[in-house]
Amino acid sequence: MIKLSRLADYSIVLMTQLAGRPSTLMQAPDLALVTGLPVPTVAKTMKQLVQAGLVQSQRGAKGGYVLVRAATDIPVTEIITAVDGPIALTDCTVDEDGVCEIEALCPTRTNWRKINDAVIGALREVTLADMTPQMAAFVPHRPYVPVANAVVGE
Amino acid sequence: MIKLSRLADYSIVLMTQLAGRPSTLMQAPDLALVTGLPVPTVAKTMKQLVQAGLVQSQRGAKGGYVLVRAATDIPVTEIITAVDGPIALTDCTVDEDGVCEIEALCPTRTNWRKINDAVIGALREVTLADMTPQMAAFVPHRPYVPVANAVVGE
DNA sequence: CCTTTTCAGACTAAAACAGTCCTATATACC
DNA sequence: GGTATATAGGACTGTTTTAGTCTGAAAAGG
Repeated sequence: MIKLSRLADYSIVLMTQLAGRPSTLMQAPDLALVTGLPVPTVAKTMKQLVQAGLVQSQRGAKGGYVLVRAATDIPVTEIITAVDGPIALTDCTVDEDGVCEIEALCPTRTNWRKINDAVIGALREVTLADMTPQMAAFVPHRPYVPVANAVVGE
Repeated sequence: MIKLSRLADYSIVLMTQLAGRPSTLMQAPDLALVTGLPVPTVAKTMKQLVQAGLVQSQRGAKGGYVLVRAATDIPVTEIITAVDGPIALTDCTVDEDGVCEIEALCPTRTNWRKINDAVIGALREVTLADMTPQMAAFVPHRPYVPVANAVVGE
């Protein structure tokens, strides 16, 4: 099953929360509370997002995290890449030669790259803003809502 | 790094070989020789392709594998799905409810599905025939060609 | 100067995956 | 019909990747 890592999934959720409160510092424990994720995991993920330049951090007391850019300017590819590394469906696509032992008999390398680009293109169309539709201001959920869960279906 | 499994990669290569010799039985050892893959791995992969109905097998002496359909009628998604299971970038997309613990606070489930469909769409455009461009009849490569490797770069 | 919060890295445990092997079943040929 | 050949099906093992946690260091506010 081709899928992205759970951390990448988390990062989108975290970014979504930040996008819901633009220009407001949110601390790791806050984000953990809001998303229902464990604090260390949040810290780890935020670290990577900061390093990628998507999020700005402020240390010390009253510190926290803020989005650097507007949600409309952040394609989801960038978030995924920040956490999971470059999107490469096969090893062929990541660097030119030498890695793949069967590259001499693999006439499909360039075609893979085409497929890869198609996938990236599809993902680049979607921005973080597209992922946060009616995300009202600051809905402090708890991890699980045992009573009065309005989730239908099931 | 979002990527598909190595087995899925192999399966494309193997299917490519079968596509190069339509309506000709190829045995697992032959495929192993041609692709440079170990025989047991080939057998395992072919097994899955047969189960998925992409390849027809004949048992016993003079047995082997043949493509069921023409290469132009086989989208790569189908091959990948046969080996890796359904393409699902997040767990959200694989089944409706219950799996994701934070689904109550995840307003992005439907958006993920959109992204997922975009990726699948991009992959479905490409058929096996597109992956086998000028694949001449039966070039019995060996795994590594130590001398006279015309591979430039490096 | 002390508290709060992020930063950086190492570390552990768990899960997914690749790869191998063994036994059963089917077919061709003698 | 018997034997050789090939796939079918499954279990099993070793490796790699990944998730998650923890500890100590650095920075900012009061």
